[in-house]
Amino acid sequence: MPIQAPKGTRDILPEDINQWNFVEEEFSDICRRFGYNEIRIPVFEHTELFQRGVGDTTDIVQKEMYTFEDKAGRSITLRPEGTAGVVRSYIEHGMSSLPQPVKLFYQITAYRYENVQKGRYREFHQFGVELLGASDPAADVEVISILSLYFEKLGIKNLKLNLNSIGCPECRAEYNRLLKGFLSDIIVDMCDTCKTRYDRNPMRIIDCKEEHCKKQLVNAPALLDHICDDCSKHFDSVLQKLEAIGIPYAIDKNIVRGLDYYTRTVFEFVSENIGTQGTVCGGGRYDGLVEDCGGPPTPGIGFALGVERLLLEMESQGIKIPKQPAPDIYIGSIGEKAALASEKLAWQLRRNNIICIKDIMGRSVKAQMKYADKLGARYSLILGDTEIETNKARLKDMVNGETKDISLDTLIGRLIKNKASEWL
RNA sequence: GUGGGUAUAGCUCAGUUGGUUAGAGCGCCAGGUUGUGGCCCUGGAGGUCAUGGGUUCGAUUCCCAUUAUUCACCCCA
Repeated sequence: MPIQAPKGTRDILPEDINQWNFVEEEFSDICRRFGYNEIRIPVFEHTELFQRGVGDTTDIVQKEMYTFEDKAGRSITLRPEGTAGVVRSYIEHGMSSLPQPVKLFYQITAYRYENVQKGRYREFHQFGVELLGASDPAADVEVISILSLYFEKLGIKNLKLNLNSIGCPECRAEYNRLLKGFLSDIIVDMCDTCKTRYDRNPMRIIDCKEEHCKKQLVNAPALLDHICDDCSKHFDSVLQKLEAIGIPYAIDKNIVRGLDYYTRTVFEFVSENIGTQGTVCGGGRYDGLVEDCGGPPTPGIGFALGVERLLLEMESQGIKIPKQPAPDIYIGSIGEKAALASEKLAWQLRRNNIICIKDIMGRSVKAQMKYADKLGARYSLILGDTEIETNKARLKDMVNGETKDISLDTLIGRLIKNKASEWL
């Protein structure tokens, strides 16, 4: 059997590339409008970065990383997400001494060893933003509003914004004590994962999907009801500012996020029509992450958007994406002399930004015309002995079939000076 | 890691109640008078019917395994 692309990876073919170019360019555009600059980070990092940054107790680190030893025995991991790498770069390049805040965006692939399903692949694409050095609620709102504007520009409707606050380490410690108190009697009756979480990260028990566990948790205290005053004020301010600019949201007390670094505000944009993996975008604040990774205490907030899911959503909403431009002109030729002339002509046109396709197969005129038609060329022109002798060629409009004889001396000037729609 | 569906040409799919040359449409290539596309007509290329075993006189068809794919669980983008 011929070699296939590895499980969970996909080719993005020329026929689809315009969709990708379109959403990429639009994203860069919006980010720059908010003052964010692009950063590019390595595909692989030291495994330790993700263990520390993403968190040892997370599913990502425990079972989903592509980890291998390089030839010098270093443990290397393909990035399962972008934030850890960006934060590493921020620290490594001393960005804390840049004017604050530091605003970054990126467009990356990420890798997770998971079983594939709709909207989930082993190699997938993320657009992300990281805003470092700003702790004010206005920062949270800025990051969310980037997404809001982006979706608006793409014409995506009805993505639901869900918000929660999971507090700071202090109020979370307080809450974990409270939760463990609540759970102490019933934990014996819950699933194995929950039992492990009871000691390592009790908060995530709230997120358990086991029916049996869920029933026991109905009356469990919600974190949002027990965050400290500062966190509470922060969250209220975020909500107030969102309302001020008219971004609708819903509070979802169950959003916990699967990554350990989140603090305070967490959010996601969810779709209901792209399968069960409906989270198009997830993000939140991570005020302790930079310090945990060995940098100065620095607040941060960001998000990652799943591009495959974004495209699924756009498709399900029937959003049209501009096609890549068709060739302006096809230049055919018959015979050696004409082939030489067509070489020169095509070269001149291409140097002047005209999309020009020429014959390089030496085929019959009929075959060349068919080809020009399939390419969707706006005009065609065939060179042969007659054209060389008379110094004239017939320019043909491929849309309506009209033709006009044009002197070869004036042809190039005519095509360069005028818009393609005015060539005839 | 777990469970279900699927696997026939580049694509979308027929088909064989197990019988020897496996089909269509689209696409691709070439022709339909000498140098002009789109419609139409003709011809051609392209498949060890996912792979490996088993049952059988005989398997693409039945059985098993493997792999891939797809959907779902867990979890996440």
